[in-house]
Amino acid sequence: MASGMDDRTARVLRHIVEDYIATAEPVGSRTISKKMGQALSPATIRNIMADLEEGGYLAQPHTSAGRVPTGAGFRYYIDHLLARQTLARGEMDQLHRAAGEGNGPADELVRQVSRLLSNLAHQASVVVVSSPEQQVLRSVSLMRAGVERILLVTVMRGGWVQHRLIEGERDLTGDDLEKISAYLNELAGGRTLLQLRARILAELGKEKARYDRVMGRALTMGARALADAAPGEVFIEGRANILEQPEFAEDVHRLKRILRAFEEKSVIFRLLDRAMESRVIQVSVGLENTVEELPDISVVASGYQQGASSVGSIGLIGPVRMDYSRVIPLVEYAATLLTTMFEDR
Amino acid sequence: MASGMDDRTARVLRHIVEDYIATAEPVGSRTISKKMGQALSPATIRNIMADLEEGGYLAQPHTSAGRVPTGAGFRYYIDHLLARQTLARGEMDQLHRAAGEGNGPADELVRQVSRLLSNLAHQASVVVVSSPEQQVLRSVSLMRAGVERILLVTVMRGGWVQHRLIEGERDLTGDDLEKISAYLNELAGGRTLLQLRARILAELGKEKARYDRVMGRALTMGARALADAAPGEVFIEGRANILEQPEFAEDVHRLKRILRAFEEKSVIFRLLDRAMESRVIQVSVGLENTVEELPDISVVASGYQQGASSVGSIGLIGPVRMDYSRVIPLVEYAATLLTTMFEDR
DNA sequence: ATTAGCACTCTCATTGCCGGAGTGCTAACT
DNA sequence: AGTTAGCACTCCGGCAATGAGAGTGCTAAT
Repeated sequence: MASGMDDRTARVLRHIVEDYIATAEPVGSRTISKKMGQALSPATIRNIMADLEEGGYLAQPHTSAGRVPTGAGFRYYIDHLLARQTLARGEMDQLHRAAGEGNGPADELVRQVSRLLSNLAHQASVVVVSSPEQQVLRSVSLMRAGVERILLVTVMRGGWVQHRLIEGERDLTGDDLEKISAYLNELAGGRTLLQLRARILAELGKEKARYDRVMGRALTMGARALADAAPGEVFIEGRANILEQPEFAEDVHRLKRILRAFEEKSVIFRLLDRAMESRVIQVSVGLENTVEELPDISVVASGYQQGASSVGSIGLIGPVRMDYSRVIPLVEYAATLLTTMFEDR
Repeated sequence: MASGMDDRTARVLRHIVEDYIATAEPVGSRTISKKMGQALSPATIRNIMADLEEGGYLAQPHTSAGRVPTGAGFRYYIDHLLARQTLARGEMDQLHRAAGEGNGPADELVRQVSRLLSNLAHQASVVVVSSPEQQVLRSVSLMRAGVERILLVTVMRGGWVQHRLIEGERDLTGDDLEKISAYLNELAGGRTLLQLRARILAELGKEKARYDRVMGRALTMGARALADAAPGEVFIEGRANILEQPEFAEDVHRLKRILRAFEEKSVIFRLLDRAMESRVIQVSVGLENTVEELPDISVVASGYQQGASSVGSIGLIGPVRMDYSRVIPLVEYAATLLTTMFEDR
């Protein structure tokens, strides 16, 4: 049945979904009949609706309310019926400008784009940056950060900056630091974080490390600082937009669940990680996402790349009843924008 | 009248405020009479209540509801009647542990403490970090961040790290960068950001800068990177807690206003800047805060110091009906904790 | 196969009607 | 003179009854 939905039935489904997206109300047979130019009478529509309900695409909140698309209904709509809108020139320009303003380090860029995306879509926007473990280092530097503290700063290709503190190193002079930095830089060049760590451990095993003070020191400090994997990052913008959606605004419980989820990095990661691996846009409707606590939200997200490797994903989080025809192109555009921005970094 | 409130009246006010804090419901004369051990009959309490209402400390939502404290009522309570609770040993320990876990750069520390504070208080917690302009530099470093990009990293006393990108510098070798870094470090040592900027401009004027390539380059780059003032930062944790408060959970509009406010750094700054200058805890009740969009919230905040100078403030944002007797000591403790943590950084 | 017609169902807003909580006032009491 | 019992009064919130409206499913006619 799923693939074999006849044309007319599909058109009815499409109208129902679109009307529901626009109004957030159950939609009745009369409305659809009118919308389709009276070609079919309400009674006919009702028959079709009954079929669709049987097929699992529609549901009735109660007898004698209109119909509401189910998760499967939305799914079918997205996969087969969706007519993407093209972005307005102005919206693209705005996104470009936002990307241009994010001229600080990478996180600024990402935050600006995310913020604008959330404004344009009227949804909460999320960007995740995967753990930089697999990313290629551009340079590292050690800096004095306190009497007993050294800061290790790492810059990745693409412009991501990280710092980690190393505690309890008091006897190093500025000169030492420079030398150690230089040596580490040499080791790091062109390697990923993961590779660098391995390399450091390898070097530590070698004879030479035991005799050369600077080198030995560099290696042990490097090993300590990089001991545990760098976590990824999450940026959320436009949280307030979820209150714009009646389905959330009216239900404090849902709202609470979502806001709590926003406070847990790991949840957001789980929500978006499917999109990360893929280059094409991913839409999870309701139960399709892997986070049980949030069975009633949709995620529209797409990975963005840095050269050949995926570094993260950008997306929107909102109610199942989202305007996908508009939101999908938006997210897609934002993702490719990020990809191109990172290209020449 | 304000200062001349007689003892008995004050006690009644105190009970009303406390009961209201606990229940979020208007409180009636019977309740108070019982609470005070029947020493006074409801009728007497009613008389006193009428006086308090006349004095502006109480209000009635409607005839024949109980009374609700006004802003002035809360103010009086906070200033004269409040009996601070002492923190539980366990809570202090938790805060210390949170501070200990924040062993990365300063922002991690602050985030952890803020997060726990919000949990303990069941309110949203906010930390602002003032612009680092007045803070003393510990070290600076230039790092390659792209073909045409250099990253200037600055570490402040206290462990705050900042970066700024300098665009379009392609011809510098790693060696050059090191030299320039070293020179800038020399200039920066012990100065505030503000002073450093002035110093750079002064040096730029001197003869020597024109001849020494490294020096000249260092100065122009420094000047460019530091051209505009570094912004402060805002960390917000526990947003979901505001939904725990019935006064917000029930009113979507208020909720929206608050969430929107949370998305604007500048608003949060205005909300907390009074606390920043002062070493003692500040409480603004309702209209007392300077942000017109948020007339119905309270802010309990305290500055924290770094040596002699204030570097920011930490506080809670919630409904006017907050449990001040508990929340004030909590914020105070968190602030001094931050202050001591920053002492040895 | 489609549709007009109709009976039926369910929701939602409106109305009217208590009961309860709480007040303000007055008159009696200490 | 301050306190209190008593009482009439007000207002809210919940509940049931009602009716309009929207929408359905079924049947019979086209």
